[in-house]
Amino acid sequence: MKIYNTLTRKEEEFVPIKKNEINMYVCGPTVYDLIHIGNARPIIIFDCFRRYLEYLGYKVNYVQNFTDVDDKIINRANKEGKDSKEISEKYIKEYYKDVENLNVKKPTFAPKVTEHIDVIIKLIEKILENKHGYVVDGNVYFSAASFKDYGKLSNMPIEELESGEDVNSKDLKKSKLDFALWKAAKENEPFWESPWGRGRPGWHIECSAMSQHYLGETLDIHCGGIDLIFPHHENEIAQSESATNKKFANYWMHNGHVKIDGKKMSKSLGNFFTVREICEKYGYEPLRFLIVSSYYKTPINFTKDSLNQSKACLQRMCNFKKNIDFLIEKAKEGDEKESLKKEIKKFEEDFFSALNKDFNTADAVSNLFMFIRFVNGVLKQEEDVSKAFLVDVKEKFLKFIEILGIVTDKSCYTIPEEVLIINEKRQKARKEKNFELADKLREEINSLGYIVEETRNGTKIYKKEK
RNA sequence: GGCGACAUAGCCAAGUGGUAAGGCAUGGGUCUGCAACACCCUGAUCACCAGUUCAAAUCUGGUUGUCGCCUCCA
Repeated sequence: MKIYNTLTRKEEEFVPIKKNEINMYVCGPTVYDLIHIGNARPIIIFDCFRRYLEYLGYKVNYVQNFTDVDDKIINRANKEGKDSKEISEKYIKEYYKDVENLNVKKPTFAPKVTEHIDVIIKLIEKILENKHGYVVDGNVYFSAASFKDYGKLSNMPIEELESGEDVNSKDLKKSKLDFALWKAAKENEPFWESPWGRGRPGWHIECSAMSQHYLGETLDIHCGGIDLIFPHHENEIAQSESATNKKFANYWMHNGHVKIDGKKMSKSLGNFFTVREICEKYGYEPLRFLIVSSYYKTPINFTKDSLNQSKACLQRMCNFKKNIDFLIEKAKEGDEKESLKKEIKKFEEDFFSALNKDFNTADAVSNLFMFIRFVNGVLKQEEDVSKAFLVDVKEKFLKFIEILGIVTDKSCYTIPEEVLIINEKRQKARKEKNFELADKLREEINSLGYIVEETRNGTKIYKKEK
């Protein structure tokens, strides 16, 4: 499998540190509000990536943090006259609601900063011990100049950055590129005791500390949004490597942005849609589909139209799935034709080869459509398809959608007795060519939330999608 | 200003040297009591210019445009 590594700016063969186990870390949300659809992208695409790695047989240790102490949380808390813990806990709950609906698997660990202050302090002490930081009035800063590899991830020209004007001149740091590891407590802020006095951790240190705590000194893969490369990820490398003297992460994967009207969507610009508001209107599945059906590195331009397209695509997949399920029950036993078996196998190979090329889910999804079209064509042409063929198709299809996390199994339901009785009446009416009544009864079934269709193999009833 | 990304049909979106995948939408057809599903057919020379090559969307140089990072941000 090849992965594009931001660190080397090349596509590389992926080789995990341990043979059967992969440690990956994804930067999680700052919980001061509902997540927006830009936040949803890394959450969904790296969940997908994780599913694939697990499918390949790896044990994946997946860590995603919660930043639950931060200026924005504190501001919001003060504004609403609440405790910042109240705010963060509330939005962590809301986060889980969204993410579950988006069919995202729970991380192996989802650590909160406030529960790892001790780990963070220890790491800062180590950095100071190794002479990569300094203390000023209860603040601890990292000295960027002391770390010779500073800039290796982002490829930023360090001297130039250093000489530029400092926007935050009120800071007590010695150089513009230095950054806070520990911030001394101000009024109305949550604080913890530390060797440098009361305060709270800086933003970057949490990821270094918690990833190391749960996954060890060197990660296999570190993921996040492209905008985090500088300074966040650059700083993570600096902190971690100057504490351990070991490589922090072997592979770096960065997802592209979700744009709105061609502009970056972000909380700070205020041009964002929350996952909640979009998905309550369009459903959660189309959003996931939209994200999965683009290559993770390219920007997505988000429009209502693209969501509707996703919805239509999903509908096609749902129809396919239901149809296969329906046919399997009716099919006669029999062997699968060799030629068909071969074709199906080919689709499977193509699907996986797309994922192996830097996790190109867009290509994989296309393949899935080609697979569907092929199978539908076979079903159209051949009167009696063997059960073995259908089972083979179903097995492959389920594998594909499970990895991508799309077309979730809402179709596992029983049709209520009430609906079946109406349908019986309807079939009777049809036989008697009383189509007016038949149509009326169909309406009735419809209003109960079910759809009835006539196919050449009989009547099909299924639940209406939201 | 520095660093970087992108530019493919109405829309979404693959393709990094051999002559444009796939999806949505549109239009035409087949199937069907109707409807729905499905199937078949239907479209672009790849921002522009120059160059390298037998051969370029794909490499090189330039132009234009859009966007991102350099400040919190997925």
